[in-house]
Amino acid sequence: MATLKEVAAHADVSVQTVSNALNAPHRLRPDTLQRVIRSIELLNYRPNRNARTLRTSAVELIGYCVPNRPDGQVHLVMDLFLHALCSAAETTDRHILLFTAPAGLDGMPVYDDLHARRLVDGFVLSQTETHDPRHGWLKDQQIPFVSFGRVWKETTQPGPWVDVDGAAGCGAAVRHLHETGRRRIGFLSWWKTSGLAEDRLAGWRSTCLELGLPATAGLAIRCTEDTIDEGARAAAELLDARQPVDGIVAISDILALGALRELTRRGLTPGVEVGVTGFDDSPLASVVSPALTSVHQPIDEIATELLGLLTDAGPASPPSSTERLLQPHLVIRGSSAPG
Amino acid sequence: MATLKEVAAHADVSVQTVSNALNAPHRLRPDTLQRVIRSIELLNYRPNRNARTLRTSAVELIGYCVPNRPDGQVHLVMDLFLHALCSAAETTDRHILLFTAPAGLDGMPVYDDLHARRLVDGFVLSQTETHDPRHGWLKDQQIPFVSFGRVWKETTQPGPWVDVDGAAGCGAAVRHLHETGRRRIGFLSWWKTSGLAEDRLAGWRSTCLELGLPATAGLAIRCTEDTIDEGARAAAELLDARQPVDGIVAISDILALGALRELTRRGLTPGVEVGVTGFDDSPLASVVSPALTSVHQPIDEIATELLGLLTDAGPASPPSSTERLLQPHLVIRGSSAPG
DNA sequence: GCCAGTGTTTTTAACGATCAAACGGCTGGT
DNA sequence: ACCAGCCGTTTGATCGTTAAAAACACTGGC
Repeated sequence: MATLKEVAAHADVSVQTVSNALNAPHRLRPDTLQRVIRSIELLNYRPNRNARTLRTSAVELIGYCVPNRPDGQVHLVMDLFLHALCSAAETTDRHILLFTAPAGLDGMPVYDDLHARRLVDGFVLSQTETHDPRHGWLKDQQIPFVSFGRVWKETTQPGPWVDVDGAAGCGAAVRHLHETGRRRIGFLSWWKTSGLAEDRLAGWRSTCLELGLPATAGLAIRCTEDTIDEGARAAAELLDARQPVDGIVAISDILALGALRELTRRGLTPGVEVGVTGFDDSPLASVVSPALTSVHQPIDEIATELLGLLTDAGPASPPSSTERLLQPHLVIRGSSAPG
Repeated sequence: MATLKEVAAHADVSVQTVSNALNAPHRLRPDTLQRVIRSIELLNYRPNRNARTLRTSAVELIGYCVPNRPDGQVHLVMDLFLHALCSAAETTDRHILLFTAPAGLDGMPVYDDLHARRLVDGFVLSQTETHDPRHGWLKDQQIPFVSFGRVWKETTQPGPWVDVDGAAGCGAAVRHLHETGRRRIGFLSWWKTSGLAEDRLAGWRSTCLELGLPATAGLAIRCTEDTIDEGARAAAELLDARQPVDGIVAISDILALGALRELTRRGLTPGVEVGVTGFDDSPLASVVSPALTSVHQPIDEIATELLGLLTDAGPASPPSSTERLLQPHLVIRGSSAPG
């Protein structure tokens, strides 16, 4: 494996000149540059990243904690997200380092260790929860990070974040169902009151009210778990009501799939008698029949923004420039509008 | 951030002594060791991994290419696999570095580059295909790697591998359905003739023959894509045959879900009139109703074996010690046996 | 012919750790 | 009293790179 020294000897220049050829080519005389480049190619030289890191102390590695999937919670788009994150990192010659850690504050020593031992420059957090304690902790330790997801209910969020406007997403779903003639639209929500769930619920409610549609408490069902069965049960509840719904907006694709199953079981055709939408546009959405209309998160943009903020956001940056609320868009398929 | 030098000054010993305290504590006199350890803790010293790497040239990082999900292909267990891989790596203080690369030979320059620039020690390959060209290439370049999945159809496999006995998995599914009284068991396979598909198909066929059950070509349906619709269509074909099946072994959970849907549509109860099994034990299996009986791959063991082989397997290792065929086990749920 | 100014290249000195060899203190055999 | 051998510790060199400063070469003005 060739080193700078060997390239230098081959091109008959000093080591520093070869280094400059790579990092500041304008400093070299054109003919010297050519000669050095030829030697580099001839010897198939590649800079040793560790030596560079030692000197410059820029690791160019970003830590990402692989979520330990809690029972019943399915991350259907995680591989898409990771792919997007990697791609985005590679545009600036950085990479993603995976690690595992206990949830919440218990995991922070792991983050600290990775940073202190210089395995990573900083972190991308996901699975952000209401009152997530990790953000404040990292900020106190002055460890760079950026969060996918807001820390809900804090007055000021510690650190930069990128998030998707869930309210707007559900609003778009309601609007779409309204446009296709639905006049009574139910909402399938989650059991725990997370900021995420409240956000999406609020989007459903406000858009219904805005359009003059009912948005009573009875129209919003809290499912006890994120399963197809639970989605079916909740959908049944909405269909069996004195005034049955003709549209269902679900907070997740899994719950929406349950609603689809319940409709089919009753001999109803999703998209005809009742329109259904999901959230996340997971791979499952296009694999069922009729395919599921779903709110699509701009994953590539999320990844790009996350890594951009991680680079830019210093302690001095104004909060306004360290927050990005991205707009999702509705992918319309057969479950909401036939044809 | 404290360095060895600072710790040494604080403990009033030389730098090397502190290094020894960490890497070869038996060489120190107990009292010196205590003193050094106290200083290390007091200064909250953590060794700089990059400096260590530069000297020892052991990066302790393993590359894993995030699969670029081809359309229609769903990796439902990828997050579980990644978690297992990270955990296994961390037991020996290694980590997983993610990257993206084009499929097949086109991606090899990326592998080469990561290795040449010393970002990783070696690679874990997955998504192994029949005649996968990556293995031979890496072997030629003498880049360490280990493969999850055999290179089918090669006489000798280049490099170490870990795989799951798909034939045995499908055999177990057939045996289980036989034990619960099924006497005509169909198989839902994939369209392309991959080694993986052939392996599982062969397991179904041989076990059927062994048990005196029919295993004609008409009982094995090749689905044109891995979707719920296609699974339903294929299941319908098996159910509409002159001699309908009373058991269905599917090569994937997605296809099995399709079979479940088709049964329900016909007013049949999965697990009662017809038993159904899937493959992968993906999170979806326990989320549908009735829950899906499925072949579970020993993910943690796979990850541990992969990383073990990556460490051990040198060019001198005999092939016998660099191949691991692990046994899956059947997770029995309602879709095959009610109650 | 000297000097300032510009542009190119080399020299020196780290970055933070480990390895190999040398060193000094102590024990025990002769 | 001397030396061999062991143990714990220190010294010096090194991994491959980059930052900063010094050295060198050339140009043009006086």
